[in-house]
Amino acid sequence: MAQRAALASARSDWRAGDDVVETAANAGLSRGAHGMSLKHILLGLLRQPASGYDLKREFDTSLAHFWAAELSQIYPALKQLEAEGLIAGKEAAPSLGPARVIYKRTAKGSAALADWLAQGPKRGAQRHTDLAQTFFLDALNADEAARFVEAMLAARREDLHVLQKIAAAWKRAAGAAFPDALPDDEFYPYLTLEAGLAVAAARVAWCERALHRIRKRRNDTG
Amino acid sequence: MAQRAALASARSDWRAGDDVVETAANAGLSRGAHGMSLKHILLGLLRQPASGYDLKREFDTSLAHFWAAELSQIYPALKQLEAEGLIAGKEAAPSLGPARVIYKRTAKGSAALADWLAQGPKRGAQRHTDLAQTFFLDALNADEAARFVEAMLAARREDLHVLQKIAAAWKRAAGAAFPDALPDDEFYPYLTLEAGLAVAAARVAWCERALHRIRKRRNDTG
DNA sequence: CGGAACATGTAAATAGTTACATGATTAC
DNA sequence: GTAATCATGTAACTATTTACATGTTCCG
Repeated sequence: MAQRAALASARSDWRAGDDVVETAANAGLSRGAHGMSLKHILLGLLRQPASGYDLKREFDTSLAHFWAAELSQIYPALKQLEAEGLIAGKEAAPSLGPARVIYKRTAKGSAALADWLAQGPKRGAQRHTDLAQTFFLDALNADEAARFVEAMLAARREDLHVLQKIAAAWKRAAGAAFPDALPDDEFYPYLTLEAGLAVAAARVAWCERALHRIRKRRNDTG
Repeated sequence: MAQRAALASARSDWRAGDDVVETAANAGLSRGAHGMSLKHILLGLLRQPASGYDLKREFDTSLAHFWAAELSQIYPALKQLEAEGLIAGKEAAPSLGPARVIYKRTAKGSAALADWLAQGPKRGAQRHTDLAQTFFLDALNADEAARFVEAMLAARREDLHVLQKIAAAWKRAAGAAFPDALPDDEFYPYLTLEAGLAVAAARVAWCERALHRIRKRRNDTG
């Protein structure tokens, strides 16, 4: 509705003011138990000024093990956050290259982020398609089922290797008292990487055990 | 569009014939890499005749650790599967109680299920809201962050306990050579429960480690 | 010049959740 | 009687993906 109008408006300075710090109780973006997560994540990421494109890169690298987002979802979400006064965008002077809109979090946005965290941990919806398929593997014969689990094992090993490489690079870059000496804004992201590592390793181990069971079964029966 | 018409039609016998077995290559429900999962899961569940309500109960018990679905999503999906000839519905004579529609899988539906499995394991979209929140915990002070992780640990322990109880009950019911002697249609579902158990345990252990790190940090700094 | 990466978006479709509407039966 | 459970659905909204549209700049 007002989107085209917003597009047409001048973007010469940090817009969407209202830098009023609110109490944690009702700082923007409510909706308690569900939804709204993407917008809160963008809010969190915008502690450093960034464009939609920059943020997409962050999703694909740092956040990939627990959340995914497409550009077509990110851009409208940024517009909405701006309309709500939680972030402010500024057209970057493109020395070379296409125009970029750089957003940063407002004080109101920081309050909304703190409010989200103060609500305690929220459960995310799990959609483990591969486990759903495993559930129905009796529809295949034993050989096909074993091949399915082999492919799943290979995929989970690949997941684990990717995370291990990221963790190794991080460790190399940080050196000595890693990760305990990291600054807060790197320490907590690193914790989530460890979570990804722990889960990925558990899933690899499970695939291996499942494969043994299936092979044993095949030998016992056939 | 044709939904109301379908509702109005007589439901006196197994409808939606077309019990033609197709080759695995193009058996109903295509759409390779993404989407369509819920319909395939319903197809898998319908190896035994069941109503939408029955299926919802299965999601909430057996499948809860890897997939969730609401009744408002299940009912339309069943209608679509029926329209595609992959399942067939029959009005159950309600001896006592409200009318129930019992669906069962057709041969075409079985082929579509086998086709889905033959495509190999698919990646499911992960939405770990709690890890996203953890990523931004530097927005809170050390005490608040520690309390957040304590709450997360409690929630993950609860997840683990729920799964452990289900596994224990299953083991009691099956007895001796558990789980290897289970029939296929229980063995593979049990494998997914083991996956849930492995991941839940890994997440509990990670929360504990994270909490130690945060406390150590608080002592070192404060 | 051509293709990859940069950069921002819209449109259309699919997937999923929450709220609403209805009515029977069972357990307290 | 009244609350919970059984049972089926619709409507509205929110969330997410895929496809499309456009133009630049960097590298070889």
